[in-house]
Amino acid sequence: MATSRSHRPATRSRGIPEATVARLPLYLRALTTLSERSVPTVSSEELATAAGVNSAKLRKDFSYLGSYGTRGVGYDVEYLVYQISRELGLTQDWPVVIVGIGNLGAALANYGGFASRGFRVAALMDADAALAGKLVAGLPVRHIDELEAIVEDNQVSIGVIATPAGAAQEVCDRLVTAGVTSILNFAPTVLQVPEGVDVRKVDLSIELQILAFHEQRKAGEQGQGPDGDVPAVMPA
Amino acid sequence: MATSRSHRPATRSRGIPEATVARLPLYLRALTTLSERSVPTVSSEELATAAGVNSAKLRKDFSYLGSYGTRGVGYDVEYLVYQISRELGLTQDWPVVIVGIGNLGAALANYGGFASRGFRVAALMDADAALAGKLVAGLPVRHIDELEAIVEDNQVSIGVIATPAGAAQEVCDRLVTAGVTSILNFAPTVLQVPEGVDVRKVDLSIELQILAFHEQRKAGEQGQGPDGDVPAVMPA
DNA sequence: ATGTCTTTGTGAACGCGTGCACAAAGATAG
DNA sequence: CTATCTTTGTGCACGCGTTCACAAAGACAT
Repeated sequence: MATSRSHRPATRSRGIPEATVARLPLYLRALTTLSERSVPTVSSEELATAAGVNSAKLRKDFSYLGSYGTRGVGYDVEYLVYQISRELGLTQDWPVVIVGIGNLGAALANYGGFASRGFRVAALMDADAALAGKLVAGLPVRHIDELEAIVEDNQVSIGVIATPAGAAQEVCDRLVTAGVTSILNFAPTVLQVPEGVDVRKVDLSIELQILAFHEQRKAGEQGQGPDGDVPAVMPA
Repeated sequence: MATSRSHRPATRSRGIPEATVARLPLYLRALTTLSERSVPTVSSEELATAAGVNSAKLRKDFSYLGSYGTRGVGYDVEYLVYQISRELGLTQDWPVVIVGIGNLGAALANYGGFASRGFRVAALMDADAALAGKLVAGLPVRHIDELEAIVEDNQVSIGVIATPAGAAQEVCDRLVTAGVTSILNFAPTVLQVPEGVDVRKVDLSIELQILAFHEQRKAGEQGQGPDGDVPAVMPA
């Protein structure tokens, strides 16, 4: 699909559905893999399978970005990688700070997926003074007191909180005050933030509990009376 | 959220909506906190605030469980803790195996939220023989070859994959074959599983990319020079 | 008992996301 | 140029989830 000039300048009415945005990274990953294998084009069917969604959904998702496919052929891999990257804002540099360098924080710092997508770890921070200066993933741990200066100096707009639950809200407040407007929270707490600040949370415990629910349901369904429900006792 | 069940009723007529199930752990956490403070009852308004949702949604969620509130008063904290725990299946013991004891696996093993909710780490496993026997979070790392035996001996039905992406599918296959029917996947890959197996994925990279999208949008909305900062045309 | 006040539980309306199914668009062959 | 074949892009219908708004239920005071 040689770049023809029939592409419109994206007349999208200012808004890609949230559900679509959440899937774009998935498509991007699948496309990157194809790109590395030098696959030139891919059909919606193939790409959908690789991304674990159905093809109609994928086509509709792409339709929000514009008409980037060629009927009878499919999508140009390289071109789509570029379009999605741009749409997600990955063509620019995003400095990130990670606060709380325990097991989890260290894991995040070492995670390769960071750098590969325009995310740059600007600093690792911890409240424990004993950690200061120690190298983690090649970066020195800085003391939390430097937070404000680091955020400002590096123009950090994304913060990752990997502290214990008790410290999360305070760290969050300081990040927001310093200028951070997007937060990825790994601490098991609900964070209060002012209007305009985005928070996404990753909560291991919640995921496990959801699995447990379905697991219980599966166990209860087989060989169970028409009543269906599992136990049902009442405490005092 | 990532419940990967494609074609199916998804929610039972007798069942609880998936969206509600995903919020129950949130309520449970807030209720547990109240319980520790010996608060006897709580209104939907208060609890909703603590859990970060709106009160109408909370009441509707609880209505799927039954009528556990008292009009004019609110909900009995202890009773609700019990009901939600039971509904989620947390009143029973869930043995869990963690595969891949790198930075992330170790972080998960050390995570306290595990044990506190009926989840018991039955074993830590890694493909690296050099790790075998090493203590992590008080448990010895076992070699991956023991996977099948461990799953069977401990009646494990939930597996956590914290391996590199390349190893995830193979580990997943082995877990499923051995009898695991719920998987929590931290590896950045789409896992293929047979019907009846639930997979939930936690993907740091995806969360960051979603934040970047919104961050970009925020940056583009304000100021916005005559040149229209954000989007763009294609690279001719 | 009666009235007032608080808070739940839910019917109904609405909006978003999903999946079907097909027409339109382009490639390709004759 | 015409016919055929492939695959996109999308109109439409449907179902899930959210929110509103209020009647019903109970607590509490008099």
